[in-house]
Amino acid sequence: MKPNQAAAAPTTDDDAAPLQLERFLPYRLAVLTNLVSSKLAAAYARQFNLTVAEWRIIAIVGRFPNTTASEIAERGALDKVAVSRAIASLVATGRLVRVIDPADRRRARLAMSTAGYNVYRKIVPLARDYERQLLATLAPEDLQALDRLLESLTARVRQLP
Amino acid sequence: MKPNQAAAAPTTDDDAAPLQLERFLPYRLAVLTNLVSSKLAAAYARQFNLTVAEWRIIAIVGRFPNTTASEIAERGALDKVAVSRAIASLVATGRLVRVIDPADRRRARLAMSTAGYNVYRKIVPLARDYERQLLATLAPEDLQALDRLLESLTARVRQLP
DNA sequence: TTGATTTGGTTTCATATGTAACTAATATCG
DNA sequence: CGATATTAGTTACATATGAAACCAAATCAA
Repeated sequence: MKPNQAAAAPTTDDDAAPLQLERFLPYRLAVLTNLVSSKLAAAYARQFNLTVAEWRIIAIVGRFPNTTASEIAERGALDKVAVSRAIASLVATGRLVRVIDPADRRRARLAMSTAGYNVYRKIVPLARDYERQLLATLAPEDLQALDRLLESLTARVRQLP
Repeated sequence: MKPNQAAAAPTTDDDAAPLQLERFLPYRLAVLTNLVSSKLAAAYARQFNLTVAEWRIIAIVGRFPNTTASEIAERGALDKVAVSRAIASLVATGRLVRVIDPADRRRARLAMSTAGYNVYRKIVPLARDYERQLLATLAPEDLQALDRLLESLTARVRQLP
């Protein structure tokens, strides 16, 4: 590759030439995602004392009440240890209630406590608002394109080794 | 909010309704980025025994020889502790050479050793190839749109609180 | 100058995280 | 049934990470 629009090199996209990190998709994604989630995480933490994993769990239990830890892990793209710890913390701070499933006593069904639900009702609009601000400068076609690209790239990366 | 295209609700995008995590941009970005970088990181680790930070440093020093740790931190979007540790490891394994800058003896200039350069020459094509595979299913217009959206979102998030 | 401040980089310490081992309950197969 | 395998979730351990303290060199200010 040649540096953006510098002098034409004899080779097209020379594999041995320096890589421009700032043009490299995995890097760009990492930078964007870190900015987005660190800012959002700071807001969760500041206002509700929640980590990202805890927030995801709140969001999932809010939408799918009486779900289980393993379902949360799946839906939240979290590993089961993270889920287990975050649930423990949410239960300890009284925002989540665990009820062992009598039909299968290995499972525990999770539901929001009143306190948890109050957090949920405040944090969801906050999250939506943050997303809205993030997307505010994009035109409707851009939103659609973004949606499509994210789907497409995510599907694609899942196929890769 | 109402589930995608279900029955029309009287309110538009009710802020108190459940959030669909799988439609929430920060979440989607996190999932995509984690997949992308964990797969790539696995490849670095498997083949070259490099962490993501180390790989970024290699990429930066390859492109900007004789740079310093703080410049790397900036260019690589890494914090200075991470940079310090990764440099130490790369120096310890003989892939990077540190020379204290005589003009300012707090600084150290970093350059690739022969071994480091050999890694560099092998890993850059690997990285490019991974990116190529990732983007292989996108049409040229999509690539352009993706580029624009990433720039735009990254600029936008930097403005946010 | 020399004392105070800033800067480049490292170390410390406390916490977060992931892998693997583990426990308990259920499911499967002879 | 009863032995074995599987699944849900937790715990232990080793490593990664980040904030803050730290050190040394350079710069600033009197």
